[in-house]
Amino acid sequence: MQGLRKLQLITEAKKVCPDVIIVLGEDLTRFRDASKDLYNYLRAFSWNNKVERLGFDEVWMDVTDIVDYNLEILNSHDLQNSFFQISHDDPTSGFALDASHIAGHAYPATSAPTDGDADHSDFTDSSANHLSTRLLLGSHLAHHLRKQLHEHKNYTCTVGISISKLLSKLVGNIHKPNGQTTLLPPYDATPDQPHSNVASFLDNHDISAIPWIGFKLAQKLRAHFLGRAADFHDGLVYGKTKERITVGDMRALPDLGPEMLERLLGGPGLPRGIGARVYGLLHGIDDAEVRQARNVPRQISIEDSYVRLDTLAEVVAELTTLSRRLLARMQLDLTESHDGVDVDKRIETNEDEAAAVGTSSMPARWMAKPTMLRLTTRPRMPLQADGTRVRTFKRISRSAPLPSFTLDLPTHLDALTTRLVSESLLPLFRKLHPEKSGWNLSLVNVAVTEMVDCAGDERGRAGRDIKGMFGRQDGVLREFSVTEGEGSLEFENGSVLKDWEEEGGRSKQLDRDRAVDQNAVSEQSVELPLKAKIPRDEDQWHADFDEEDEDEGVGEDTFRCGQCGRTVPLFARDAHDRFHADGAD
DNA sequence: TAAGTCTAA
DNA sequence: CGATTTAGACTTA
Repeated sequence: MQGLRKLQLITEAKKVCPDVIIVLGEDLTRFRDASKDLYNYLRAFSWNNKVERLGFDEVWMDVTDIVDYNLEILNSHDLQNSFFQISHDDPTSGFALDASHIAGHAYPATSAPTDGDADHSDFTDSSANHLSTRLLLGSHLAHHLRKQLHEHKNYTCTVGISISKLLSKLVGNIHKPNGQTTLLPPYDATPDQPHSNVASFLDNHDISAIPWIGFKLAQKLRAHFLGRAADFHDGLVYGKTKERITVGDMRALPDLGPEMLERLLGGPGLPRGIGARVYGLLHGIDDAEVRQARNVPRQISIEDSYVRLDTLAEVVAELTTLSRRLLARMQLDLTESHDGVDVDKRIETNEDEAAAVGTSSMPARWMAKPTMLRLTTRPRMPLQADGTRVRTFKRISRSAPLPSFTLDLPTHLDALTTRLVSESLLPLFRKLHPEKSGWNLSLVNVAVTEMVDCAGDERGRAGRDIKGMFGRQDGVLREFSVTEGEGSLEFENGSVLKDWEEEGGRSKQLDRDRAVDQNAVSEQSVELPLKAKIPRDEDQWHADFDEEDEDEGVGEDTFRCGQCGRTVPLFARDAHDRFHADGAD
């Protein structure tokens, strides 16, 4: 690694690495496919379908229901030989666990997490809502999922386990790229323990490390703390402050409160109640629900940026390219064949995209139809009198109903594209830029929005069995990362995209980056790392995998239940008996 | 409904 | 001189 960073200027990149190969444009298809595959794999483990994706490489899972169920069947008299039931209606499917110990790492760090000797006896207490035990169960579930992900998909990942999206995400940052961390209680301050683990964990974070406190909010908070405008790096590097203000700094302010923050942060375009929201975040409180998994996105957009785009011919050409890609994405992401298989699954099995899109023998139907079309541009400001240019990143947009011919699947994509450009996009463009010429665009985006679910689709598609729908596609990439909660299970990144993420102004270097052609890394060629297949080092992985690698699931020794006739592994016998005792089928 | 703001990876 | 690509939640008018 020679200091190449995400979003680096090409001139800078060439300075630090003269041999860098710049590839213009990018193709995120393989990232998108891998992301969807892993997401669907994880989704199949969920009972309540609360599985929320953030970007390509992070997932939250709310596993409260699974954990609560397993808390009930837990035998507190024989914690070492416990059984975790992973499937809601099959008491025999699951894994053995030692519930006298947490799985993986903890925050604050306890004695050696991997040697099995760490004493977590406090986890067996019978305090209020069994928080410790629930977190412990969450840690074992996370460990199981990570192991499954590795065995079946050949991905490693990082997980954080806590009670909210906020805390699971933050604590999941700790043991990258292949570890898990549970945020230990106490979560609340007590007279006995005035500093909860949540407070001590949060207080060292820079405020912009807190999810949902982005650049704008952070600058306002800093300005309030400093009593003056917060300085930041001018020019190209967007979103970098020069001031470090921590959560602890803010919390120490005597006047800090939800109302004060509402006045400080609120304003046009900002959500109401933002003051209370940020106040909560700074105190480790986050009530946001993990959202239910969706099978179609709410919007699809395609954009490209340009050095200069100022003739109508160029604009027409670019609109054509962009809208063709958009229509293809619509067909890919919003349709399924009549046998209920998504188009991308058909592509996988047909190996022929052209055959799968539009002309497949099994005709596709829409799961959801977009109803609006939006055209966005980013004009560059005209030259000032003094020859300088006002820098602006502002986008402007116009929208119109999406004509329904775009949803006609038998029609050839090129025909749809031509018609969409001439009948919808060019009119929108003229509305956006009434001048005959003189505009000069640095970006064009075409989007479809306002999806309407198609009848026959919403009938419980959320609950549809997606297990088994996903066959191959293993071993394409390496990484993902898992995060979990008591609570909320979060799967967090650690993926290739993230490897080059910049942190605190320097680039993070992970061991496996060495396997990648160092000259081939630039922000314009994010797909390159994918091509460098990282050899999987099983031993190292297990060493990293912070604990015993006993066989899980159904072992050799089983017994047949007299009551239900099911075959159950011996270690699960106690749990199974309790299953019946609890009045299950 | 339309256009814009902010946040995220 | 340069300037990412998408997606989602939410606001005001």
